[in-house]
Amino acid sequence: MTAKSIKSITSVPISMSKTGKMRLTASPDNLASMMSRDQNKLIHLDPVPFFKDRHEIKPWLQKIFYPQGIDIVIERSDSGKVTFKCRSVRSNMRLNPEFKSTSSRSHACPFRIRAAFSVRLQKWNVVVMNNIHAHELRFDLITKTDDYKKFKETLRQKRDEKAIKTFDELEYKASLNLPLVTPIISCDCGLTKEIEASNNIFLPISNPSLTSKKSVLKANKNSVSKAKSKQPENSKPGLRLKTQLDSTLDATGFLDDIKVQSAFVSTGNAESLMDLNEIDFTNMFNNNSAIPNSNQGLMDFSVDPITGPSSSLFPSTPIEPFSQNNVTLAISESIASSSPNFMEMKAPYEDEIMDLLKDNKSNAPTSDTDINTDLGKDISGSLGMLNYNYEALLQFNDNEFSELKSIDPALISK
Amino acid sequence: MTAKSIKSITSVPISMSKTGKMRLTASPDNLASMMSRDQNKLIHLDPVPFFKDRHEIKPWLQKIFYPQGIDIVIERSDSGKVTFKCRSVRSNMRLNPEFKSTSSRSHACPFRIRAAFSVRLQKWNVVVMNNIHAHELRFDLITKTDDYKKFKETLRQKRDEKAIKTFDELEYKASLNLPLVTPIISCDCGLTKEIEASNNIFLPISNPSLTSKKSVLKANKNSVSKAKSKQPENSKPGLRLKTQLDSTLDATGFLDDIKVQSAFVSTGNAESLMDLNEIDFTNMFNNNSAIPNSNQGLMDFSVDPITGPSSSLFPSTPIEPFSQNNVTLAISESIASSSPNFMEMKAPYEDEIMDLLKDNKSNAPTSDTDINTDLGKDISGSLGMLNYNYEALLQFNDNEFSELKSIDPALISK
DNA sequence: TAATGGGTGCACT
DNA sequence: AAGTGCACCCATT
Ligand SMILES: [Zn+2]
Ligand SMILES: [Zn+2]
Repeated sequence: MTAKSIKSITSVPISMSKTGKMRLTASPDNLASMMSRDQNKLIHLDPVPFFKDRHEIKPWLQKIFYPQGIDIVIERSDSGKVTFKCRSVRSNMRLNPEFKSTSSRSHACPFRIRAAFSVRLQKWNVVVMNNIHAHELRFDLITKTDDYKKFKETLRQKRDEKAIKTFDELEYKASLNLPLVTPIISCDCGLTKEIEASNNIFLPISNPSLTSKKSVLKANKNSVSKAKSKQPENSKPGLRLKTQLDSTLDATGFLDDIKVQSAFVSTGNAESLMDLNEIDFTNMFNNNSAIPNSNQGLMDFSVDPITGPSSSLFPSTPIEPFSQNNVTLAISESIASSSPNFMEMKAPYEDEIMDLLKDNKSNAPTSDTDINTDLGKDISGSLGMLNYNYEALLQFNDNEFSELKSIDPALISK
Repeated sequence: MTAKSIKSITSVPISMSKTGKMRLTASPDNLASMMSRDQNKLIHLDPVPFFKDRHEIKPWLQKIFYPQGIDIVIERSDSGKVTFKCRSVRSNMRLNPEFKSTSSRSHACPFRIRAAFSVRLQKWNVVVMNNIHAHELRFDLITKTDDYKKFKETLRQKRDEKAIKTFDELEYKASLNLPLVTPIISCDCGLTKEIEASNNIFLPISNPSLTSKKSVLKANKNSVSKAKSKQPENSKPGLRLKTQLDSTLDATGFLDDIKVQSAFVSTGNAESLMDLNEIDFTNMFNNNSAIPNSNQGLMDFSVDPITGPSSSLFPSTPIEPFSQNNVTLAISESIASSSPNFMEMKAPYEDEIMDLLKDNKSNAPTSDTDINTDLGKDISGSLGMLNYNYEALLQFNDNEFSELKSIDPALISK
């Protein structure tokens, strides 16, 4: 069983190496194929609490993704599956006659979160797909939405004091126009201990204390999230993917540098404090000195603008409202070779990225939240699945966490 | 008041003549503009019963449009407006890789029905827009849907015996593979008496007896619905609009002849009789000899394949599943000139027609079911609104009709 | 709720 | 012809 799971993982670099060379000679056709493959990296959210029904999933995810400036909505749901995506921005861009072609139901952002209930495991699997965005991530704008206010109200009803304090702090920063640095999800994926422990159900290495006082959202600005590069000499040159759309867009929208997406507060008027009147800010910054790097090196929540061979600062006030984002994707290599790549991806504008993803869907591996379901297919080998230890961004309620630990280990190991 | 309404109507030919010449010299740009203008003819359904709430509208419309092979669903609704469209066909065409570009939420068929509540008139106005279809009209397939079965069950619960009998008859024909000729809505629009009577609220000229025994769905196959052509010598040559898409489609999908859309039964197996077990077919065809031409000449429900200068029969078994449809549109001219045109339109394939309509949305008149709300804008002048007396296709329940007549005439004439 | 992908009705905003 | 959030579906394997 363990060997089989390792085999499925080790098939990743094989497929990568088989097709990597061909795709590096990017024709317009396999260019799209490359983007599709490389953006389909799946990131498992691992400690998932027990949900009595699917409607408990969205608030739980909001606790994780709101601080990153990601406002999720349900794209599709049924009793056994919920797919989330970014809320469609109601921008005045749509009123621009030049953008009439991007008509209704434009699939602007490819970011997806898929939650699927596994009957066999009796748990919900949550996977982040297409971890890239075609828009800015603005927590300050999120705080003005009704959904966020309802979310906050729900936190108060649940007496989730830690989450309330965390979000109050974020709102406070936003209201003061302080730069809110919320790193994109990215992870170092050794895929070692976890896989053997749980057979593709990636258990966390770290067991954060339930009474931890550290502020989970304070990130060290002076270090970067890096994947372990055990064999850097084997690294291929960084892939720079551009589409034909580039020429039609403002060239300033593209940068050649690795950049971690940040959210900047734009409005600092009194309205931003509207819902904070009843909040006690007395001890707002008393407990935020600890840096959450105690997760045993699995992941660093930090930002470093200087990462790639050529670097520059992203303009803080981009002219293009939907300026392109560069994100760093850590590609999971096999356990055997252990040579992760750093992919420098460029997000094409708006629908283009969706079209590219869709055009190559037949070639791209299908996402699978339970990758060992069909052992003969070896599907997981081409998934490039990443294990994202998100716990530094989220503090569970105590009851949620105890429910999580109550899952029968026999079910997990089966 | 009467003068003002007439003025708004007479502005139609003015705009037609002003732009008609330019558009006849069709460049690819104004070609789309022409299609948009000419397909935006609005058809008022006039005697509209009183609806306690919006959910009563759809069953009422289904009684009208099911027999025509049109399966409507709600596209959008709120308390004051309901927009209907054709049900999206769940065709395997979408699985064809060549049609992947027509992705999700493709607005295949432009046909729309808009119901909007007029606060001033305290009634629901119902308007048919884009009276053209990008698909076949198949009553036999409709009878197999759950929605139709629910519709029939609702009729039984309402004891609407006339409608039950009518639909039983249609189902019976379909089950026997009999050709089911259901004419597309089209109408002769004199726009004379009605307008003066009700100021853009087109009252019916005919007052069909509530106890009429004639079968409303029996159409004379040997005569055609013709718009009065008082000045045929002024007629422009028939416009034949084609898009660039033509070359990529099967040429057999296009015909050069005016054709009234018909629905043909394809399956005549026992399953088609599934819901007819408890139906008494004893007098099925006893009352269908009368031709419903007693509506004082306002409209003929009849089909004539020979209408245009060059005519041929539409193939009963088209090879292309979504073969193009030619429909005859009677364009409303002014009262003064009274020179209606016959437009021979070609329906482009699938989304193409939608794109053409959309591209010219800014030039096209906006739909407004209460066209006199803003008298200064003279919107109705460019609507080319048609008055469709649909009563030959529908028998009201007695209570519905009495409710209709209970509307305060003062409100109507205001 | 086999797992997993997607279509689309339709009412909320 | 509001755009879209959400859920009831269906399809394939
Ligand atoms: Zn996004
Ligand atoms: Zn249609």
